[in-house]
Amino acid sequence: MTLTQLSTFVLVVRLGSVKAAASALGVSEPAVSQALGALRHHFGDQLVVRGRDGMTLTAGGGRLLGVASQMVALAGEAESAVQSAKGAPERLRVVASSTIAEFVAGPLGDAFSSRSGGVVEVSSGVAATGEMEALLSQRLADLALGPPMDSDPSLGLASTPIFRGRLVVLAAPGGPARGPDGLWQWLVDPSGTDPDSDTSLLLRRLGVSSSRVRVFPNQTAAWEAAAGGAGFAPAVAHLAARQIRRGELRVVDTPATPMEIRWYATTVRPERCSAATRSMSHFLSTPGAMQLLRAPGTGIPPSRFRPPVYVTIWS
Amino acid sequence: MTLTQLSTFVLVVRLGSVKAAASALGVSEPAVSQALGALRHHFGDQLVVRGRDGMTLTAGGGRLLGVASQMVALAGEAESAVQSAKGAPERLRVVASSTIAEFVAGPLGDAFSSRSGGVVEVSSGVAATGEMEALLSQRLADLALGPPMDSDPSLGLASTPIFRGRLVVLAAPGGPARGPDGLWQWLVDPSGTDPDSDTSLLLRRLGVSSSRVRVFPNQTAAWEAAAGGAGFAPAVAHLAARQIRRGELRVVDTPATPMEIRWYATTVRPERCSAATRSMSHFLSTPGAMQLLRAPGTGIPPSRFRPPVYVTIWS
DNA sequence: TGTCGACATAATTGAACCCTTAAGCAGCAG
DNA sequence: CTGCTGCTTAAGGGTTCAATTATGTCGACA
Repeated sequence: MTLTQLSTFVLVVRLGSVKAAASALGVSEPAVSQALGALRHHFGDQLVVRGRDGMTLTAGGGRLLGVASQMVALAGEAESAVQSAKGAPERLRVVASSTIAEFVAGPLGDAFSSRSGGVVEVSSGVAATGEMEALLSQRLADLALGPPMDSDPSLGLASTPIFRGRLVVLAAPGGPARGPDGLWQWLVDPSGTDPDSDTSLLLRRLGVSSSRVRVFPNQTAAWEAAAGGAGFAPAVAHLAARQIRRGELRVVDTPATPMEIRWYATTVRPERCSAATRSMSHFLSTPGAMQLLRAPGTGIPPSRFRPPVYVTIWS
Repeated sequence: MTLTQLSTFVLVVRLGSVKAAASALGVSEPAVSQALGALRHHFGDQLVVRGRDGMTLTAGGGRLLGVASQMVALAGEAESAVQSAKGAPERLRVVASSTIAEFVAGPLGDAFSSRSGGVVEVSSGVAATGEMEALLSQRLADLALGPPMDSDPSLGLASTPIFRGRLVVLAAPGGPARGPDGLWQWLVDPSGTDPDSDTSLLLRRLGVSSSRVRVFPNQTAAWEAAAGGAGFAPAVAHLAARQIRRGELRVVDTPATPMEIRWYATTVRPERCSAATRSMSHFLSTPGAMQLLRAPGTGIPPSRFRPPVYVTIWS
């Protein structure tokens, strides 16, 4: 399997014919056909077959196409990435659990970025706890915010605590209504589906069965629903302070709350990560960062804003 | 530049030494060193240099590392992707603007998935309008939800209308407060930073300068802030029906609203996309889908929930 | 200053890659 | 049936890759 083979495969699919791909590449037809043949042999799949109008993909070919076109695109990017490294701001990639990403990763990144004078650019994304270790060790991310990570010492990760807070349960002041099946509903953000998250831990301690859990795309939406009386919503206390102060939500006592939680910043070992990563990791333990963690803004000026997610890898 | 070269480069960085990488690969030291040399020559950059303890990355090497480790990971995935295509459910990748992704992409995907009897699996992600065409034509996504796309006929994309609605402006019932600089604040979701989105169009028509716009990570959070009196928030009318009915927000009259908007489903030309994609595209124009678009649930059962984003490409 | 560990650089060989021309096959219009 | 189009296979050659052994070079350290 070669990059050129993959790229001719992609081109054949894109153009719908071997002939067109050959002429586009400025080579003979057999050259293209042979590259295809090599891939077919390698994968043990026809990948593309002659169809009514042009070449059409097999199921396996469809899967390969997604992967292959990404690899080709990345190959092209590699050149420019290295070239543009001269003089370009360094990029720091932060992954966080959905709750942290929603409320604090952005402001923290912006604060660090502006404090560095613009030589560092921070972007953040969402990942499940179990994926963070892999992302860090594969250098797909520079810094992870969430639970501590030390399951596998050979990965060489180092976690430092950056925050202590309290997880509470919220509900509408009038009390929540029962769900359609007569049971209470629990309203959580996506971290509720992450078995290693604090939210999941809380739900387990309370003995909540998963059939009574509704997952919202973000924490704010879950609170919104809770304020409307749809059920109980777990929350990090200070993040919902405004909603509580305004009387939209109130704290409900449960046997498991308030539950103490801790957030950590994790990187690969300091000696093996970039200076910027070390610097941000250090910044996160300073009072300035602590202040942002405790009272983050609820909005981010658009000039600094970068959507947390750009292109997803589905394959 | 070869995949094996890239993978040895990644290994050298990961292990911190040429020697260790050589022994891990079961080859001689020069073999590794030579692969490194080829990359160095190709990119015109040292990539890794001998440092105090182990090999350390140059700026360019850092950039390459991110790209390279993805390519290596994808190469590994390619094999299993093709193999697992036999008998595995087909995957449909939907990209949508942030507003649509937040409220309707999930329910639509789930509805189609269950209607197909589980042979199709739908996952959704967020993208800017300008990126959707490229994502579709590069087959990084199968279906895009948002504005129509026909800028470049050679890409072979086809859009069909699926929804008509009204964009309105919301504010707290008591009227919003002025911002710290004495001006009104406009509270938007990330699509406010997408120059081709309906939200941006509305802001332009109203002559709102970007300094008065605050971008929130999602639409619900923006409405939350608006309900607290932080400013004006654009919204697709029916999506905010609940908040309006509960009296948390009210519709504000402006010269540009209500503004008629249209959402489209875009795919590559029917004859060149998979049957599942065609089928979903057709489903989106049925009354059942229309009903979901008009009154989507606010939460998704966790069994069906898949986080919209998995791993981001930063490079 | 000499030595040692570790990386870089020859010089070489076998294999793989990539292209070419020539020929073989399927499907389809007339 | 014939001819045409378009994909595939076969055979051959130039180029690059990947691995080896041997040798050079750089930095740390006593």
